[in-house]
Amino acid sequence: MVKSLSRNDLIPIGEMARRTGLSVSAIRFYEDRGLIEPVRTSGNQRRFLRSDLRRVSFIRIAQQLGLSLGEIDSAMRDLPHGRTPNARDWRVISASIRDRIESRIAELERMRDRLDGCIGCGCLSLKKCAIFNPEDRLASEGPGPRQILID
Amino acid sequence: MVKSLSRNDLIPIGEMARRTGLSVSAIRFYEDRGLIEPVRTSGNQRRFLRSDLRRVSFIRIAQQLGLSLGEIDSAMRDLPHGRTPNARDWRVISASIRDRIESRIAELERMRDRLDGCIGCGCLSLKKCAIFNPEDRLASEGPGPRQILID
DNA sequence: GCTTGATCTCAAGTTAGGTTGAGATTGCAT
DNA sequence: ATGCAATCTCAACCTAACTTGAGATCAAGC
Repeated sequence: MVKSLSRNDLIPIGEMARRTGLSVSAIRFYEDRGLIEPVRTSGNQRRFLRSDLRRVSFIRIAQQLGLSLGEIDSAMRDLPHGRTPNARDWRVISASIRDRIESRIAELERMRDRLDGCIGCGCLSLKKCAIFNPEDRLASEGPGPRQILID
Repeated sequence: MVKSLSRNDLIPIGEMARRTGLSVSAIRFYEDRGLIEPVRTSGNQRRFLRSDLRRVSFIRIAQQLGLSLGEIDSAMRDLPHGRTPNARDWRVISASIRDRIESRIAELERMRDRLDGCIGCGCLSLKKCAIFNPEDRLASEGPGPRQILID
């Protein structure tokens, strides 16, 4: 039995916005970036499938969890058939997201501990403080964003 | 006894870059932003004081710890005489930075826990999952960046 | 005095993730 | 059939934190 596509299953962009909490322009932007591919009416207006609601929610969540749109795109493209993530996919993806969160937490904790050490050490002598004395240890990676502190 | 300013204490921008690990253009950019104020030679070249090394290091560290240039600017301007932060100033500033780091860690931990709950809950039913079901709860704050997940 | 590397200014470009606006169409309800 | 809200495209703008490039000038060694 093939499900017929009821009119109600074709969602215009404004309703998508309302239902996902995103702005219309953001949704268009995601289409530009290849994250969603709505169909078009004869008059060229976007119409989204129900599954796009889930897809867009997924984007929103993954983003909130710290992934860039590019990373989200790859995550979704890695799925078989480029389908909308289902429960099993979600478990796989979220496990990897979890790892990222954990590392970020660990990184911040290291930073906090370093900072604590620095507060306590009567720092700023500029001779012994690792956090406050970058001379002669960096400036060797060329231009662009750099890593700054030494672990 | 007034210390005389030896020639060696006037540092050209290239050497600043070498010694702080920043790029020349970044240092110029910080001057634009009012974070440092080098003196100029008769030929209009920048010359930095030794204390600027510390000042620039401070910028770098605070930035690494998550402050924006604007915040760093205010932090330094809050100091008496807009002087380069000394040990006591550093303790005050770093305590507030520490708070920021702590909140960020707490935020990530909440996120991780929420994610764990979602992985475990056999989610994606789209009926009961708070993380995956944004309908009818948001989209009421107008345009611009939004808060996404509900705590 | 000349050359060479360092520096100067100023404008424009970059990335991410969008927003805003203009001007033209579409689509649904009456 | 018409009116009005929703939608369309495309270009320009936005913030942060810089980088890059062009064309000019400076400083220092020989």
